[in-house]
Amino acid sequence: MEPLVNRLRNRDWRLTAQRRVIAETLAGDHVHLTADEVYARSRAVLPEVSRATVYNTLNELVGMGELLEMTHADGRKRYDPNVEERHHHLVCVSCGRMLDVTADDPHLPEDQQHGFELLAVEVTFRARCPACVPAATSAS
Amino acid sequence: MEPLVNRLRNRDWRLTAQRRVIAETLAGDHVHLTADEVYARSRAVLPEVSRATVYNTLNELVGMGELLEMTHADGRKRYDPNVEERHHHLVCVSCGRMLDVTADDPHLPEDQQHGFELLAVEVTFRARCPACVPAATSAS
DNA sequence: CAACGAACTTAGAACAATTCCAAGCGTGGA
DNA sequence: TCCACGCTTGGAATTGTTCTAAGTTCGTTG
Repeated sequence: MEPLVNRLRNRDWRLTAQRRVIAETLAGDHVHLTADEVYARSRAVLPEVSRATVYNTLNELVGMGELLEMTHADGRKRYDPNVEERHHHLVCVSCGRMLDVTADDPHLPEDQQHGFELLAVEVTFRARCPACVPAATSAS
Repeated sequence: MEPLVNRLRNRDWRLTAQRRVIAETLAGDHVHLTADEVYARSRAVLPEVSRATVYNTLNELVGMGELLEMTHADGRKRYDPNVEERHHHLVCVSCGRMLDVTADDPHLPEDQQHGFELLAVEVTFRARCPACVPAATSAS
């Protein structure tokens, strides 16, 4: 998939130094950073980036459809640059690690739609990752 | 389904006045209140309930498995007393109204499991509810 | 090439949801 | 009855996010 920052070059959108650095932290697969992680990584490259710009930029990218925003159980939002392939998420309940997976979308029967106009389906598989399985087994 | 407060009577758990009032706000189907809504409704019945007790009680009930906690896109947690029937959620993207629905669980193919030990599947259907469809249509 | 305005960025204040804390209260078992 | 423990309280603290007012940068126009 085309990295986020490349997709942005083809947009009518001012790609300032700050925005470019922020977009570059969101490259690759299985990337689901929190705003604060994006901030930390951006500062490592360009120390004068401000937290407000990180939030502004992330929110704009979500609005432009270039990032997916999801809300984790811990209350922090995470950002996923993989907007091109339909996918769902596999999340470790212990450490929070999150992977993109593909699976069939579930179907909502007509008699369950309550007159709603369906727009999207989100699926989260809750699981324990290989690193966390041993700890959980010995604890119980 | 047995109301939450009844289920709690059969538990080895001190059912104080505050806890009972809090549990009683979480009765019925399609109930997905935020902590603050629980607090407001509890105070209407028992004005000296404190916010801390609401949070403590909700967290304990989640730990006991008597409530499901979910995190909404707005960052607030919501609490669902329907822990007996497996169900998924149908959420209005405009007004946030949320209904319980039943649908088949999607299946995660073996080659997508990445060695994780699956525990649960959560499905959220994003949609527009009948009340919000007209507004969205005229706005676009 | 200078001046201007719009858009962008900044630091810090403000805000909202939630958790923490120290102190007081109530209740069941000795 | 008394004590200890668990529950509750109000307020302070924490955390994630948004707002604000002022400063900076960039593209455009003259």
